[in-house]
Amino acid sequence: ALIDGIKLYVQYEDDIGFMGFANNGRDLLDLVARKSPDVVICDIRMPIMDGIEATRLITKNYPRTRVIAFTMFDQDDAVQEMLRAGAKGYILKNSSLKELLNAIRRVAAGEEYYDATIVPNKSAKTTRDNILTPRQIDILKLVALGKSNQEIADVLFIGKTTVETHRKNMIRALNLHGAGELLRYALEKKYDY
Amino acid sequence: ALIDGIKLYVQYEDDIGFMGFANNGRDLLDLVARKSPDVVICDIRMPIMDGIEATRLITKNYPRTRVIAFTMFDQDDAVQEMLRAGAKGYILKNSSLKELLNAIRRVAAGEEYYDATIVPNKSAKTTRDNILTPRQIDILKLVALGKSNQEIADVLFIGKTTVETHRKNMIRALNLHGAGELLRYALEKKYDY
DNA sequence: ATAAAAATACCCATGTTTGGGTATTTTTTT
DNA sequence: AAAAAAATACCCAAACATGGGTATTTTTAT
Repeated sequence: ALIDGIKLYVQYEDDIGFMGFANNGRDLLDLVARKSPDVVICDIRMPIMDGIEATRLITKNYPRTRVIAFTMFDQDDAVQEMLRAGAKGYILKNSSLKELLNAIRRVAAGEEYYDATIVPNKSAKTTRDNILTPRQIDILKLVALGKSNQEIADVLFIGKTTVETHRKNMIRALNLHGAGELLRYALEKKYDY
Repeated sequence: ALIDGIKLYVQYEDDIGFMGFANNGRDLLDLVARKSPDVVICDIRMPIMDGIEATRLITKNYPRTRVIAFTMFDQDDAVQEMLRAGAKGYILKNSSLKELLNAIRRVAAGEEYYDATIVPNKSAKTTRDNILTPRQIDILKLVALGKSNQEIADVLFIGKTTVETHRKNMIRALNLHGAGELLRYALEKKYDY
């Protein structure tokens, strides 16, 4: 779905060729081995082998291939891991396709590219890190299990309305929209155990 | 959270020792390398390296260590992959702790153990496979992105009520409870892209 | 000790999801 | 061509979540 949009868009650019896509880290490594692309756009969250591990292996074994990290949310620690794993750029899924092209060209040219909406300065980054309180994280862990506010309240022996407040505050703090996005965020943030 | 319950429960059994736990596949492999446990209870869904890959590596490199697959949902294809990867048993997260002890003892003794609620015969298994229709899977993919019924309706150019119907039918067909569990199921089923 | 931050819990109106239906049209299979 | 399955869409009431508040208590930091 998302990849189709990227493929369509990228195909009209004659300096960029679409070489294929993979649904998981293992297939991605196979693809990189076969096609030796200049640039790989790599989702952080993938089945079989996640984007961080895949990026590590790609930059180690195929140094000519550069990796751009691609994710749903602006999650600082995962970004840091991707950069440590060797990613040369970072864009969000709600970045525009123009921005994507920009990122591909810059990174292909040996530069680095980071989504303008994030990492503008260090202070903003550190704020982003401890954006959730310990208690909110407790609740997020249960959100990650697919539990409702009432169920979470029962587990933690607090009122249902308290859980609602925490959930609301988290949604606001993270700039999300709806329960679904919060759950996805929780899972992407690895609160899922 | 879940692991604490298991640890507590298992500690009272004097033929079973708790040797530690890992939050991701990489740490799990380290742990297995250091402790050489008889049995590993391995979640299918894990960050860094998923349970299938971890199981493959464990059974390959540490043949004395036996793996029991552990997951939230009865998802036939993932189970098959775990068994192909070398798992010797399979239990659900809503299996009782008694059943867990049973599984550990059986598998430690060299037997195999499969949750009684599943895999009773092949016919039931194959039914479970194509339990969702193609259209339902279309919708589940969007559910996996955290989208609401209205948003899904907009993307697919169908009515909101139609999406609601599909969602309801899926929840019923899969024996789930609530939007959260459906989203978790979608992600665990790897509809997340 | 005092101020700030976090956790607790509720009010309200609005909107969404659930779970129980029914019903029509389209597609696929026999 | 007829039967079965899938997709479409709606009704209804109950439950749940959102987003806007406010307010009290508890914990942490200064």
